[in-house]
Formats: sequence, structure tokens, C-alpha cells
Amino acid sequence: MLKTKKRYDCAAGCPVEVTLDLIDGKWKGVIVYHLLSGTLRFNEIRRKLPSATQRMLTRQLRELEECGLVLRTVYAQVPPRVDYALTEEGRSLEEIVRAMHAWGERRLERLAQVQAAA
Amino acid sequence: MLKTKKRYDCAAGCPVEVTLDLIDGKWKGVIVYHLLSGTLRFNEIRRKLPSATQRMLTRQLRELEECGLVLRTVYAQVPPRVDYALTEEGRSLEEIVRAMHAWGERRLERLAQVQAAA
DNA sequence: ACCAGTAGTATCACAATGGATACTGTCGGA
DNA sequence: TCCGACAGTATCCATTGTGATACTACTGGT
Repeated sequence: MLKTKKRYDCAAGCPVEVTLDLIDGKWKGVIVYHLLSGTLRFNEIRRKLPSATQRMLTRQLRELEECGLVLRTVYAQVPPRVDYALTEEGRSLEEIVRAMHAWGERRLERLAQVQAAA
Repeated sequence: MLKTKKRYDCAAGCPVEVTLDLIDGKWKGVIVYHLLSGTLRFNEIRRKLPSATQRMLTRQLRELEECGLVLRTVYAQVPPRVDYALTEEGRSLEEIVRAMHAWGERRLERLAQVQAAA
């Protein structure tokens, strides 16, 4: 999960790696998925990913911000308020993320069937 | 890169994670991408990913095999010959991997433009 | 006799990632 | 007055991922 990978020297398959680099890392894919439905505040995301620690979430969100996939808006309020939204580039991942979601669901179904048979 | 993750407790976004789990890890996405074009032998893959070490490749291939995405066929020959091909489930990733490839290319173009402007 | 190609494994070491826990400061509500 | 919500930081430690290097065993070619 390098912020910007130094070298992409793997020739032909490379662009695949570029994309994976941005959305791998434990929670990033899921965060993007949730943000597809609209802007969320920090603790809203937190509630959607109960098993992620606070530290992990901020880290992943910061990385997404660095890559230009997520826009972070801080309101000068008390109590603090921070909104997270997808940038245009982030939203352009929609097709991929939705495809991964659908595929994952099918995979889970398959696994459940195998489990049931055994 | 857990072989089979124990728990998927992240509620709604979960299937996204399931999919990412299978294809993250430095080389797996790219390996699947190359295998979309057809069966490859070990050293053929190696030549396509010159910056991956031999050990890394075998590990990633083994994990893909464990997940049921890749079929590994060993021929009882000398010199040894091992073929790697996508299983049906592996091939069902085609849409996603191609989408990632296309997106990655667009991203690289964008980055190049920014670079050129600066 | 020697070398390259085949598909790996073994060992060691380091860097990156992930997670647990505790802490910040202000506000509104009970 | 004390507590919880807000959006984080700081610190430390364990786990994983990744990489470098060296090794196996056999064969065919020069």
C-alpha cells in the first residue's frame, strides 16, 4: 500500500497493478464501496466497519485522499465535523467496485453450498 | 493475503473484501490478467513478470490455486513441466480484471498529463 | 566436461501492515 | 458535575509480505 509506487516495471499487466495498488489494503475497497452511496462523516463510516479500528480508518482514508480518490472536507466547528466523499476519479471506480461486490456475493454463495454439502 | 479469511464481519461492504482478498498481494492480479490469454508454464509467467522473484511467484500461484482460481498441472516429465491455467471461477474474474486494466491505463494517462503540465 | 533450462525449496532478514490501548479538547445533555 | 459524541494522535507490538541468496535434481546441447 505505497502512496505512489515508484516503478511499474511489470510490462503488460501493469495497469492492473496500478489499480490494485489503490484499492487494496484491508479496508480501502470497502470504504469506496460505501462512499458510492454518498458522502459520509467519519463516524458513519466507522459504524459501517465495526471491526476496523479508528486508527486504521483514518490511515486508509488519508491514503485514499492522497491518491485523489476521496475528498476530505473539514468544517471548522465544534464538535468537529469531517465529511468524506468520492472525487470524480473515485467515482469512476464504481463499475469495478460494483463488479467486485457482485462477484464476491456469488463466491460466498458457492462457498456456502460447498459447506452445506460437506 | 490470508488463504481463507476467518471472518467477514464488516457487514454490507463485505463481498468487496472477499474479492479483494483473493486478488490482492503484489502479483496475483497481474498473474490472473496474463492467464486470461491462456495457459502458461511457470517460466513463461516468470518472463512476463521480470521483477517478481521466483519464490514470490510460486507463493502467489499456490495461493491462487488454494482459492480455486488457478489450476496447476504437473507433468511427470524430465525436465519438469508445470502448467498454470485459470479455473472456471478464475475466468469469471475476467470482467473485473479487464476493468481494472482499463481503469489503470486511464489513470496512468492522467498521471502523465499532470506530470507533463508540471 | 560443463552449462543452461526446468520448477521449484530453504533460509534469513527487513520493511510494511495491522491492531490494541490510551490520550486530546470541546460541546451539549442528564 | 460527569458522561458521551466528535475526529482524531501517539505509542507500542505482532504479524505478514516481500526480497536476496543459495540450493536441489535431471536432461539435452556443445
